Amino acid sequence: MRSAEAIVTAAMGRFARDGFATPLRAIAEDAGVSAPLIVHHFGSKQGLRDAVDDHVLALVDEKLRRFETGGFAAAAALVLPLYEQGDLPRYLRRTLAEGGPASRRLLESFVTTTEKALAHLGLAEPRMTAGLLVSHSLGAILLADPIGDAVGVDLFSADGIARWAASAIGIYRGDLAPLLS
Amino acid sequence: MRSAEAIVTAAMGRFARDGFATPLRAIAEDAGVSAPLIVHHFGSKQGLRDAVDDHVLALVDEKLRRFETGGFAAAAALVLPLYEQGDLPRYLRRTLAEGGPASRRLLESFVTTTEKALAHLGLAEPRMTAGLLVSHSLGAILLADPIGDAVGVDLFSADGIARWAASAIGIYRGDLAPLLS
DNA sequence: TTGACGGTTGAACAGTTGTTCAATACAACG
DNA sequence: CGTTGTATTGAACAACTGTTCAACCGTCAA
Repeated sequence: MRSAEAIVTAAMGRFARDGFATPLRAIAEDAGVSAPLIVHHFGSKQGLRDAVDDHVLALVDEKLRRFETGGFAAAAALVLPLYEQGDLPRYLRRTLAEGGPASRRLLESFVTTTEKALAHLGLAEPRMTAGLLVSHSLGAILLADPIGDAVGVDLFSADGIARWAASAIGIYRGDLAPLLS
Repeated sequence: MRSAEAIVTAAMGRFARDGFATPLRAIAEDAGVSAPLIVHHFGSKQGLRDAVDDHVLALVDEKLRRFETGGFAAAAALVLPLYEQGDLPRYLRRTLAEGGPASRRLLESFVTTTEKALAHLGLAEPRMTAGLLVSHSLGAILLADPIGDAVGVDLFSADGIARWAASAIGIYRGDLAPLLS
């Protein structure tokens, strides 16, 4: 049964890096097994992908659970640890781009957790605001690389994170308010 | 030469809906031509994709040019017209998820345009702030469907857009500031 | 009319893909 | 020991893929 875990891990990495069109044989090689064994364990390639989705959702939920309480740091801290796992943000990016059911399960977790962190603010529409805030955080995950290029900063470096955070704080404090007619 | 345009249009739709792994034959059928003709015109499937990327970038640039000046409405108005084209936002979503060179060209346009709209605010880091704002806007494009599901609102309906905008204005005015330690 | 040429096609090819199948290794259990 | 079952594999298959090739069609110049 150990090989099943190795397969899921290898599949997550390959899907994240090369997309879901990655051949089963490549995943099998990474996991040190044969392609038919994957079908034997997961029924089909789609079955494997479902298993990887479950695994990723569990990973995210575990990380989210640490930030159910707490202040605004939740929104930032919610994003940063995701970067530490090399393959996780890339897999999320691909999942969200497809927009399938896994994408919906994922967002449900994020929005609900964020809504709890916003509960004591007395907002008019806490869930809508939570959705907006999640789209901000995940948008940063999805676009960190090309935006870093455009801005000319490595957003993964300490300096990049600090400046990114400073600008974010400015925005959430109202720096852009003069633009609102 | 008319068929080349039909091919690009069909390819954009297919790529947007089914991903870049869509077979050439499917695109050919949509365009009402044969698969070899696509290779004849664009050299290869990759050549076709490059042509579609160019086409999409031109579309986006044209839309962006209308909002180079103007206030905060730029950020909102920047997003909304993209929705009207059925395939465009989906194509952007797939492009951004891949993170290739097309993704970089795209973000460069967005960030530069947004930076101009922010110029007169006297921000400490206008380009970084512009990057952040772009990630907010595009994050909304990328995640509108699953977030709408999570929030329980159709973000494409008039009601959904109005409530989304109201929450966004609240955030940019500082509703979340109490959370900043 | 003849010739040339770009647009277009059906047929075919070689490579890749997910999946099936029969067979092997191997552990657990009686 | 034998046997039962699970994990695992190489070989093979049918379907699909991007691409090539020779041929056809139309137009337009000479």
